[in-house]
Amino acid sequence: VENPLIAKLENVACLSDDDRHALITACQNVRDIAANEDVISEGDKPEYIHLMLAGWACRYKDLEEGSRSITAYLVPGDFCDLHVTILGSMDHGIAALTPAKVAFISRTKMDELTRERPELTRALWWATLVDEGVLRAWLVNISRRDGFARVANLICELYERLDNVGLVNAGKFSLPLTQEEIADSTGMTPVHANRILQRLRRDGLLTLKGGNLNLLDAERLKEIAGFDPSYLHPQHLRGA
Amino acid sequence: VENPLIAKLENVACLSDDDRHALITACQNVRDIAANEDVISEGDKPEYIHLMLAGWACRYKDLEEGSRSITAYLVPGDFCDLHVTILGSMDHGIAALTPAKVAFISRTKMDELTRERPELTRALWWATLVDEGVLRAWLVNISRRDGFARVANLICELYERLDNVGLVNAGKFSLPLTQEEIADSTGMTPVHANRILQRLRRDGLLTLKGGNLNLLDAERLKEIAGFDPSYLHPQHLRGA
DNA sequence: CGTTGCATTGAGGGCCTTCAATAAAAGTGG
DNA sequence: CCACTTTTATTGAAGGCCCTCAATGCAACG
Repeated sequence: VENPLIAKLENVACLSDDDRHALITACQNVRDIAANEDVISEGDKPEYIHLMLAGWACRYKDLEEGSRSITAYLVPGDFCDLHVTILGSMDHGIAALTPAKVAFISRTKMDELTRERPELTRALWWATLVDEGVLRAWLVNISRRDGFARVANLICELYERLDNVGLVNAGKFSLPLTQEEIADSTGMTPVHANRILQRLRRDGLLTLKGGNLNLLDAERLKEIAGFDPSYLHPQHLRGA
Repeated sequence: VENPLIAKLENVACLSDDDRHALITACQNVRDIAANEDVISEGDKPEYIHLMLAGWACRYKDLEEGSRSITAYLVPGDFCDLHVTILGSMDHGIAALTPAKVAFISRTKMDELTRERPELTRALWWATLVDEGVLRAWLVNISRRDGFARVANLICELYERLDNVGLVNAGKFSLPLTQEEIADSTGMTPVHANRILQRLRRDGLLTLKGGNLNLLDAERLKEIAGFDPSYLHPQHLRGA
């Protein structure tokens, strides 16, 4: 499958050929976004729904005093703002971290898509509930674990999510994050993120060089992270 | 208005008498939940949608090593789990913090309610987007502010939210949280939460005794907290 | 091949934690 | 309504995780 959203949804739902086709045609309006460019900025009025097709982006909030907080990473198959078109303005921004391909889908197109397709609608709902679960997991992670476990947790999560869209190969995947971005998403300073990554390497858990991560000991990393993937709700809609 | 959900939604939407009536009849199945009792537990299969009518609850997650993280406070007018009935099981629990009245609404009832009422549906959507915004704001708060500002921020937010449902009177409102709960929701220890509350009192910002909070200097508290209420998206649906 | 951004290292300090004891308050049963 | 128990709040001391500031090394890029 070449559309990462379809790959993701098929992990949990049984889409018809027709559903798949409808999704693909809805993703025709694709724009290239350069690295560090905003997909949508804080204060913008949301007009389109944005779907990541390739590359990475992040949801971020700039604070008064110059610091930044990253509240989500968006990878291929993730919606940036599925339901947000009814709001007056964005209360945060979304920026591309790498050159990215983003589908711009109009609200009417999306309404049309969901109105007649209950299975697809259920799958999209599932995806938004997972996104919310991820957000809660990040909150738990930041509030109750030390820096070492926080970074370990982040890596475990990204591994699972990328695996769901076919972007992991034998424990290896692209992790195009600077240490500052890792720090901004785990609530620490870049200096400390650096030291934690060194420790993860020294302990033989992973290698990370040039944006390529190689997970050497997934089991031990999960252990350290206290990682429980249940919040990603894998596979469940199929079973039900 | 006696139904807090209606009070909340009417801040942002123009509901018809018929909408209001439909909401009220959907809230007929009310159960009393004792303090410290779960409304729904982690692992439960969600069957009903739960709406807070009176009292406080919290969304929480217990970690391996015995610590706990509170990811949301639920006050009258808040849904506990509006969209969650399609998931296989709860990945976190919801517990009453005080004796509470909770409406149990069946999925079919809710579908029925939204199918024919676009204005109401929009308002409920708005509410879920605000909940998501609150979650992101908590993440930003915990990851990039010190303990003093974190607690200040929490109090600012609860002030706004309670004001929206008519539960604030001249800067005073009920805050039935233990210091441990404040700590579990701001990512600190109870000991430290205690010291921060003392500082807030000493600085003349508030008084807090017996679960009653009196906001003495709201402006200065917002300043300290770096509180920007835009994530609560007040008033916007009316304007649009 | 210089420039720019990112990664790395060191030293010093502060916010917050842990452990532990005590006081106060709230809940419980007779 | 009081004695008792349990929970919650408060205080102190010691220490660690992580921050701040600052310098240096390294790699990507035009």
